Amino acid sequence: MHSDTRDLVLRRALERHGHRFTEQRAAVHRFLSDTFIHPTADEVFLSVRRDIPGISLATVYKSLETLVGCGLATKLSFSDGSARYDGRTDPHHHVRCLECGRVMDVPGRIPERDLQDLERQVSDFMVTGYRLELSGYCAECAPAAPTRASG
Amino acid sequence: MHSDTRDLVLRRALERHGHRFTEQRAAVHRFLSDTFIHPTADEVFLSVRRDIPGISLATVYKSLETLVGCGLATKLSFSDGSARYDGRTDPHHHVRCLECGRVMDVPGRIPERDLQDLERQVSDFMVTGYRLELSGYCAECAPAAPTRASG
DNA sequence: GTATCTGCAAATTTTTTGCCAGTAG
DNA sequence: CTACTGGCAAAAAATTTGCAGATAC
Repeated sequence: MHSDTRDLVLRRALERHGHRFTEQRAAVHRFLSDTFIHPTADEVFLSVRRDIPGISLATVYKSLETLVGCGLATKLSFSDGSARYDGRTDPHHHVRCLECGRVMDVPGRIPERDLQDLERQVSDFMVTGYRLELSGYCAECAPAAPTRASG
Repeated sequence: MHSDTRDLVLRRALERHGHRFTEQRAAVHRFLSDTFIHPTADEVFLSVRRDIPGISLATVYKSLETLVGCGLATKLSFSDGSARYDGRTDPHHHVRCLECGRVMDVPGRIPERDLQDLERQVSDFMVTGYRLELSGYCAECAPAAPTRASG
């Protein structure tokens, strides 16, 4: 996707939510939709700072929050306690390496029917979303990993 | 389960991991296995303090960490960023209320077969565990909830 | 022109750590 | 006895906030 097109998408989403289009938000948005590393706020800051040297960490936090509010990003809290951001907002799963912390997308999804089965089990609860996180060891860390771990 | 029995379980787990049995760890362990509220570290502290008035928050953090290390508790990081502890260590799912933050267990589980399907999709990854979190609105908050939310 | 936004620094919140006395084994 | 612990307070890490000048529209 061309950068101008994405900026237009961002502009529209921002306007729809009563926010203004700014260079900082655009840079954060562009970085998030370019990367697959599911960065922490600090990682976003360090990268975006290459485009906008004067940007502050606080602004990155605010921009990320704005993007999440506009539905252009997702905030993910992983089992290791790390908060990370994802430029994808479609329902998809993640897998996290217990050794190096890397997070990747899982191509497939669990069948809708299984979710409906679960929803039925919590009938007194109105289920509106879900999140599935696999954990284990990535190709690079697997050799050093214990034969069998749980978590 | 009688409290003495649980203390014995704790004692054995601690010894197996080279740790000592202490009043503080026992109180944290007892509270965790008694409750269903999936408390934060601070909530554990506030409750355990009723049994051991002199206990400190730092000790609660240390005890929780020890219990997790011994496999007697699980640390859960939820999508709202809150870190919570669960006395259950068997694989099970959670549902969290977007309004009040309450977390409950889900009785059922997704079929093992579906997980295996997912594992196959990340063939370069050794999957050792997973975590599924439903979100929505609990019975008390549902009336005030938006007609349809996403997250 | 004006309400919103940024950058900065300070404030909060959450979690971790160092140290010494206390205690389990 | 002696190493492991707990309590305290301080530190560190993560995130949020107040404010004044800058900027989108």
